[in-house]
Amino acid sequence: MNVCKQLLLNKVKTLVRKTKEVAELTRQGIIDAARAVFLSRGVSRTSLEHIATEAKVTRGAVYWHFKNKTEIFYAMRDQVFLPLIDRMDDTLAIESKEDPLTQIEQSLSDTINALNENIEMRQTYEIMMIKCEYVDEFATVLQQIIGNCANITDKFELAYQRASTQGILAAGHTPRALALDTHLFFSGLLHMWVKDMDGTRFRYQAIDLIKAHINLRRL
Amino acid sequence: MNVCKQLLLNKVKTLVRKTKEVAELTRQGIIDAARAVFLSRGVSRTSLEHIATEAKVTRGAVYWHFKNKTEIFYAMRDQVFLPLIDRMDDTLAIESKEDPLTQIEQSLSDTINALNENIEMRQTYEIMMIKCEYVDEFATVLQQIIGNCANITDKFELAYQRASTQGILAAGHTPRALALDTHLFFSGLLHMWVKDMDGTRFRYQAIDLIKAHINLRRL
DNA sequence: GCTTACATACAATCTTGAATGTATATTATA
DNA sequence: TATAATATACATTCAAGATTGTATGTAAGC
Repeated sequence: MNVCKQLLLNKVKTLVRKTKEVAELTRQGIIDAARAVFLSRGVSRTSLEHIATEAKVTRGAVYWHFKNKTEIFYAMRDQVFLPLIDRMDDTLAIESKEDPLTQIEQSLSDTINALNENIEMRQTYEIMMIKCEYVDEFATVLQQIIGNCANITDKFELAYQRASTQGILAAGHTPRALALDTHLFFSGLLHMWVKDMDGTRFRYQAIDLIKAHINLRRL
Repeated sequence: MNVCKQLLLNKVKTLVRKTKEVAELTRQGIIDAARAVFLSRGVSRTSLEHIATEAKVTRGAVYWHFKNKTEIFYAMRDQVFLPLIDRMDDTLAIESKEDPLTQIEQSLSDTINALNENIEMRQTYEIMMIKCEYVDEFATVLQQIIGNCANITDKFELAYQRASTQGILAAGHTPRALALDTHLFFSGLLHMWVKDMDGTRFRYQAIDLIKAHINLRRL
């Protein structure tokens, strides 16, 4: 009797056709589940069954919302990266009341703070840096990342140019070289920040390292 | 007749018990094959059958020389990294005729040059950076890398201290902060160097970037 | 009545580890 | 020094499990 009721409930529960909003929740749940499983098992070793189980649905639901694992990966990435890129662009915008060097410093610190505050972002970064193999369908992802990096480096360069014009920059270095150096520094910092799981090496002093990096080129 | 002879030759060739040196060649061949397949398929998607085929042996041979894929990975890594670490240590040694800043610059440039000249090293770096997921058995690999990074950063710090003592260092920065900044810069450079497959963004100017980075802290 | 949002079932591959076979190299022994 | 014993260096075979895409079922929303 009890078992019967339970079975019925399950049947009702599972076979109830969802309304659009509920379906959207399911979709987001799948993305969240994917992030969790990617993180613990790595992207390659994660099967759609793993994701489905974690999301408490079946593979049927996953295949309904996404073509395959790659599309889930893309969705997960976009949710984190698209907003972040916008944010960096904003901070580095020409019209700002801060001096250019402070702008650069803030754009870097902002990203670190976002990583500190946003678990999903932190996990997504970790997945993309050390839990994903960039071959075949994922190879293009790398190219996109490289492209974004180039854009940001260009923004840095413009800011350094403005700093140079304003005379607040230490002499003897081209804005381009400084921008590249900053980009490489920050790229390294992000990698180390992510890999420094217990936070004893880089996470606790990331903001200070950024400040020191910028101060190195202040007049 | 021809076919018969060929078959016989193959049989003789394959069933001949190898002498130690030949076996060692087989082992090395498996490592080389693994590197090639890891590079094109990623570590996770590579099966031992893939490696065996590439090495022109059967999985039996692979299992004879290695316990599993992880051990092949370790062997491949050690062949490249152990010598490299030694080399960096040498360049940064206290007893050197170069000034400390030049020592740091050389240790960085040396590594880049090694990457330029050594295909296996380049490929191994690429595999470890973007074709490997650091989960489960591979998670420890990351910790080892972090450990090595910390050691090298310490060496940088000592060199910056010497530079400070010799009065060739720009003022206002602690050796520790400079060492961390250099480490992060170089970490980023290595990543970008590897990802810059066509060489148009970083590879062609890596040495210049290093020089600029060091010059930034020269008095 | 048609579509949505799933769940279930199925067939086809891959992949792995281990078991087994086999012929030669190496070594102990007489 | 010849030969018997054994370890080595593989190749081949097999069973078991994972994973994928697809096909089909199904009940509710619209």
